[in-house]
Amino acid sequence: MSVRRYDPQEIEPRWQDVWARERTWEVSNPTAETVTEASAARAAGDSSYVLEMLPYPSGEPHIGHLKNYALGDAIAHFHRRAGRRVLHPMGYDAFGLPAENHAIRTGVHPRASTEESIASFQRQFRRWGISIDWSREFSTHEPRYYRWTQWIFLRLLESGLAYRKQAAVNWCPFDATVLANEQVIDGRCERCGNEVEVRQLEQWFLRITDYAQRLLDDLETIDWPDNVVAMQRNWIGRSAGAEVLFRCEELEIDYPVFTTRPDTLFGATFFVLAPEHPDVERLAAGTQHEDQVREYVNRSVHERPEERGNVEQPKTGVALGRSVRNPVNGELIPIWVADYVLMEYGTGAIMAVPAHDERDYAFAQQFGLPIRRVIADPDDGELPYAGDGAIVNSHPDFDGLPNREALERIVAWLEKEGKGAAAISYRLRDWLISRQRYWGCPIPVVYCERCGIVPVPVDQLPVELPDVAEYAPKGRSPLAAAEAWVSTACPTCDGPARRETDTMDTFVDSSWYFLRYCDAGNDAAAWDPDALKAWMPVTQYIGGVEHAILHLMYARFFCKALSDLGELDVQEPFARLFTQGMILGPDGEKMSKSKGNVVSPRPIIEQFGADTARCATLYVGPPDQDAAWSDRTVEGMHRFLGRLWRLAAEHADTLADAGADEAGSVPGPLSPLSSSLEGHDLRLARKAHWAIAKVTADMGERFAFNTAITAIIELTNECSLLRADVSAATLRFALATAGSLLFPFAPHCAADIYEQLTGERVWEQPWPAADPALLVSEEIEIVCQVNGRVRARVSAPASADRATLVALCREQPNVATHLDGHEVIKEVVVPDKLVNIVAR
RNA sequence: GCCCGGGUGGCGUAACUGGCAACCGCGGUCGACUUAAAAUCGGCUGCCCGCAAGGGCAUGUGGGUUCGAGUCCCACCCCGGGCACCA
Repeated sequence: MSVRRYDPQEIEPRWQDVWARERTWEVSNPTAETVTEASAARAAGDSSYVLEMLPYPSGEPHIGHLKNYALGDAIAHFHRRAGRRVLHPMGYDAFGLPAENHAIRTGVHPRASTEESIASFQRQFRRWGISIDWSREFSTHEPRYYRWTQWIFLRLLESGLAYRKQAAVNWCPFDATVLANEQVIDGRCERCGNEVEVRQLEQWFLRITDYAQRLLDDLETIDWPDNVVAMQRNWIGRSAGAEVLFRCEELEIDYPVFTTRPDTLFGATFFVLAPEHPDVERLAAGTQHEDQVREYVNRSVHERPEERGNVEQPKTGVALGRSVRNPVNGELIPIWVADYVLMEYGTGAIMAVPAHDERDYAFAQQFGLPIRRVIADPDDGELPYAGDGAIVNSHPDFDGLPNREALERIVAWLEKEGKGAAAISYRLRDWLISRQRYWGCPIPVVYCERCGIVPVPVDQLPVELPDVAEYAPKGRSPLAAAEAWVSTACPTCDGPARRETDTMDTFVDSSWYFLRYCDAGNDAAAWDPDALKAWMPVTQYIGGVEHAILHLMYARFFCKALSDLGELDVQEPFARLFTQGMILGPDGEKMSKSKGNVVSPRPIIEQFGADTARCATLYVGPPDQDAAWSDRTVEGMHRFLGRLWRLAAEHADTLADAGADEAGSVPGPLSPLSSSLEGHDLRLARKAHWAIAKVTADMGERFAFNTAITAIIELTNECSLLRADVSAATLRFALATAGSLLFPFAPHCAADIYEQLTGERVWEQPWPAADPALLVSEEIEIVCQVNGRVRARVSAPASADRATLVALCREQPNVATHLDGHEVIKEVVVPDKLVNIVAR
């Protein structure tokens, strides 16, 4: 019998062929007759939808993809082995800037380069052995898909959730397109890092702000990491307060302001408008401040957003020469224009209460404006004071009241007088989806001279993206140059019309792809509602925390909006979310080409195999934490898989030889272990059952794949140690158990091991169950402490009583030594764990 | 400034509701096999004192609670992430 070698390059393709040939991971949708059954199964948790975030195909998948899909695949396999039907699909987020920028440089059509990347991703995913239902695969750039992206847009347009408006928008001069708020990080373009400018443009928006409260409330209903929930809360930024009207009598206009502190209304000593406020010019007209105001507004509107947003800078502003009347006390207070007031938030105007607001205080100091305290500080601290306290200097009706109580009464009074009302304000803005770029989903509307904005009728979808010769954007989409495409007939009046040339933000494409997987082959509709009933919501979603706000907020919004439109019945797309940590370069830094620390999975797989690479990404540390990559980890994993595989192969050979001698066949399936085991057999069987319990808990309750793998290694080590001292049946059971537990992480290696030992296919076996009787042993090591310090260890029978344990402990020579000459005050006994003798 | 994470050997990490700090892996080292190397297998490996038995010190820092704290409480330091003139 020759010693066999663990050869992943032979093993892995062999099993991949089996899975591909037999379409092992494909699942069917319910038929009309079984749909009720399917949604019942869904509700009972008998089916499961495991999904990793849609990859953007660019070049080759990197190590972060490997970790993402290794994680998701382990979960998918675990769910399947637990007896569930599992939907685990794959697709590609194919529209986007990198392919287009590549086209600008090289002239290669983005479709060509993208499809090449997709082919490379497909090859890699197959080579990794990820258990994907390939029958549902699609890419968002295919007309067959984006036809339905356009259909969703039209549904939103119809219902008023998509609209066009002129607004100050973020413009990235490098990418030559506008960006959503979410895509601007510290005043810079999320993609290219260039500073964005503010431009006044007419653009398409989606009314996500209508859903602010529901997006906030429903965070309670989903099982997501705390930090992601916190980030979404933060982003939505709900504030409760009141809207209060301040009247400018000279112009007879009421200006509403939003405030969270109507209890401080009596302390308002001036009033501030944002420089962009539409009435600034009108208000200043004819006053002596007119020129000064115009100059200030001009300056701040053109100031870089980064500069303007700098809190450290001294505040700037100019008086307008007009005043408004404070509705609660009739005082006239001056109007100022200052850039610390933002047009985008609230009403673009504020009442300033310098005594109780840090920013107003700084401004009042800067310009010598009056400061009036209206809330008493219980600690007599300095102004500004933002805390609670009793009302002072306000009005006899309110003075002396706790401010929170006064707040409610003041709001009630405002409502009664028609001068204000309770109000909620959100930081969230509407989602700007127009992009002046080529490689995206065309927005399906035309502009008709006679009819205005006309949606393209659904039966004319898709509006296909035409080919163009020149990709470089020039402030408008390159599509504008495709004259033959742009020029069209109005669907309503048949007169001359021009197509919208902006394309959609690619986040629109990825806001509904998880719905399409449920019914990917449907060409009559985006989905059949029955198909969604069978699978949605996604049971477990897995991806990077970088999408905490963007993608995850948009997808939630889509589900709510489409539910309201009656297209589906899912309020939350992702019931459970897991955000994986990043894999950092060997230097502990974020991987980047410029740092030269990028690790590619391909050479690792070529050298060690996919199983090793997958396990290595899971073993480096807790999967939700960042971890530095190390070649050593890979080698260690490879050694482990090789060791287990060889142990199994050698043992299988032994069994085969024995079988040939005796019965001429290999042994049948595993028989349950009898309770008559003893000695090393018992010890090894216990270890196997311990490992089953450990791996099951680590996978089901938390995603501790690192400790799950540790448990399998321990079991393997025990097999190796005891292999000569146990019966063939026990060893076979232990090795097969190791293989069975390993399957979600290293499916090829595990399938091979299991087949050699049992002749069975491991993925067709139920997940093993630990025998509780084998999880407890009758002899337990008890720790003997004196004053909390370990002085000895002693073996004791399980469930021994207190007196026995104390006596046993005091017998220990080293315990006795430490007790000598001391008075015992107390004996603490933790059954089956320790005895602590407290002495003085 | 506010909100999340995190800080444990030479390194990555482990430790369930307070109960043996360091499982597992890496690295190191000694040994076996080999002409030799690789691969593989086995021993040792937190630091200090000690020939040993054993003892002391150790989970970012300082306090506290407790028979007992990596774990709980208070104050602080450092690192990473998010938000930030949001009224």
